[in-house]
Amino acid sequence: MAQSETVERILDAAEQLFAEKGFAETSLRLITSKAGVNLAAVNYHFGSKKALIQAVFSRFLGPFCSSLERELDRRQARPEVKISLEELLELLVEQALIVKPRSGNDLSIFMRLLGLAFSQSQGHLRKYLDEVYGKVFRRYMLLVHEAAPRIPPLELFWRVHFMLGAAAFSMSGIKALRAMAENDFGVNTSIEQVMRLMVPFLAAGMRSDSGVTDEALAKAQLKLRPKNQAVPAKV
Amino acid sequence: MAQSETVERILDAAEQLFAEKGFAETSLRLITSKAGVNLAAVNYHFGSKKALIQAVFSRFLGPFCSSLERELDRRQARPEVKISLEELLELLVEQALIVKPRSGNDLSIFMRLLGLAFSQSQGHLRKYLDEVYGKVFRRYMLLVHEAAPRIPPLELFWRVHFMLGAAAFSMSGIKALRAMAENDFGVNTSIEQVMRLMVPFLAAGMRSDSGVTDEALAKAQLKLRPKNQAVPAKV
DNA sequence: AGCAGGCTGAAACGTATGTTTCAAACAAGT
DNA sequence: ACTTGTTTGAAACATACGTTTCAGCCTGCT
Repeated sequence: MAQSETVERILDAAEQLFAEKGFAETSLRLITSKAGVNLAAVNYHFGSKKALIQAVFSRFLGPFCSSLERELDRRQARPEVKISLEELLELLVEQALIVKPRSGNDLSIFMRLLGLAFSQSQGHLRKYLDEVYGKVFRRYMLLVHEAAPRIPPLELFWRVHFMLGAAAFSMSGIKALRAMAENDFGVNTSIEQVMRLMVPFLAAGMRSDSGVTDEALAKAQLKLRPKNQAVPAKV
Repeated sequence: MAQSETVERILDAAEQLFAEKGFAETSLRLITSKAGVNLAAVNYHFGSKKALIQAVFSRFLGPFCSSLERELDRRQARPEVKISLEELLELLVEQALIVKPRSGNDLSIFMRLLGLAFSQSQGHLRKYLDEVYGKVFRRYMLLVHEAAPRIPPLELFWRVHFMLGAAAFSMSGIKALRAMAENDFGVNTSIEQVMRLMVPFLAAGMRSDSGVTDEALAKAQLKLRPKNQAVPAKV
C-alpha cells in the first residue's frame, strides 16, 4: 500500500493554522478543507484532535532535538573547551535553521507554536512535550548554567523563559513586524537576521549582573545564593 | 433604578476565568454560573462575548493607562532630567502594582491578561486595544528611544519587540512557569518578584552593545554603525 | 481475475456554544 | 397603588464542533 500523502497534508495545514489562530480556534473542518482531504481523515490517521496537535509538535521537535543533541555531543567531547552563552544561543539558531527546510515551512511557525504550547492551557501538550523532549532541554539548561555560573539557578530559570518569550513572541509576529520595519525603515530584515539580532540581546540579558539588579532583587526579597554548585534545572 | 451589581459580578468572574483558561476556552455558561447570574445577562449587558472581553480589558487597562500617563506627565515636567531605561521599565511595574488593588484581585490576573492581549490576540481585541490605548504606548516608546539613543532605530525597533515578547510570554504562561519553578526549586516566586527579575534582564538586553555582536551582525549582513566604545558587558 | 485491507467520501450523531425570546419580577416616579 | 421601564429567569434556537459510521474506492498481492 502506498504511503498516504494525506497525513503530511494534514500536518502541513494544521501546523500553519494552529500557528495562525491557536488550537481551540482552529477547527478540524478548517484544517481538512485547507489540506484538501476529508474531515474523517484526521480521526482516522491521528485518532483525535489532541493527538494531531502532538503530532504537529513531534514532526518539528523530533529532528530539532536530535540535531541539537548530536551537536551537544560533539561539543562536549572536548570538555576543556567551555561554551559561551553566545555560542549556546547561536547553537539553537543553527539547529533551527538546519531543521527548517525539512517541512518547507517557515521557521516563524515553529516559534509561534512553541509559544502557544506554553501560553495556551493545553495541559496534555505541556505534559507530552516534557515527557518526550524534557531531557534534551535539561541538558541544555545545564550548559547554560555553566556558561553563566554566577546567576542563581532560580533566576536562571526565569531568565531562560524571558529568553524563550522574546524569541517566541518576535517570531510569531514576525510577518507583521517585518512589514512594519520595512515600512518605517525601508530595509528588509530577513528572519535569519532577526534571529541573529536577538542573540546579543538575549545574551546580555542573560548575564546581566546584579550590580544593576541588587535593588530590584532586594525589593523582590529574593535571597541571592552564594556561589554554588550546579543545580539541575528541570524543564 | 439601582445600579446593577450583575455587571461587576460578570466582569469579575470573566476576568478570572479568562486569565485562567483563555478566551475561547471559557464559555459564557461557565462565567455566568461562577458569577451567580443568569446566562442571558451577558448578552443583555454587554451585547456579545467579544464585547465582554473588551470590557474586561477596558476595566483594568483604563486605570492603568491613566495612571501611566499621569506619571509620564509628572516626569516630563522636568525635561532636563533624563529617564533611564531601568526607570522606564520600573515605571510599568509600579503602575501595575498601583492599579492592582482595585478589585482585590490578584496581580497575576492582571499580568496574565496583559500577556493574553498579545499572545492570544483575537483580531478584534488587538484592533480595539490599539485604537484605545495606542497613543500612550507610542508616547512611552519615544521615551525608550531617548533613554537608549545609541541604538540605531531599526535595531531598537526589534529590541523593543524582543522585550515585549519576553514580558508577554512570561506573563501569559506565568501560572505554569511558577508551578515549574516551585517544583524544581521549592520556592514560590511571586508575580511581583518575577516582574522585578525581568527589569534588569530587559534593560541589559536593550542596551547591549554591538561590541559583543559584531560577528553576529556581520553574519546578518547588517551595516554596523562606526565602532564605538565598549559598554560594560559584565559577567 | 479476484480478493483483502487500507483509505476515502459523505452523512449523521451527540454535545456544547453564543445568542434570542418572552414572560415574570422588580424598582421607581407620580 | 398603578404604571412604566429595566432587569432577570428559564427555555429554546441555530450553529459549530469533534467524533463515528459505513458504503465504496483504490491498491497491492496471489
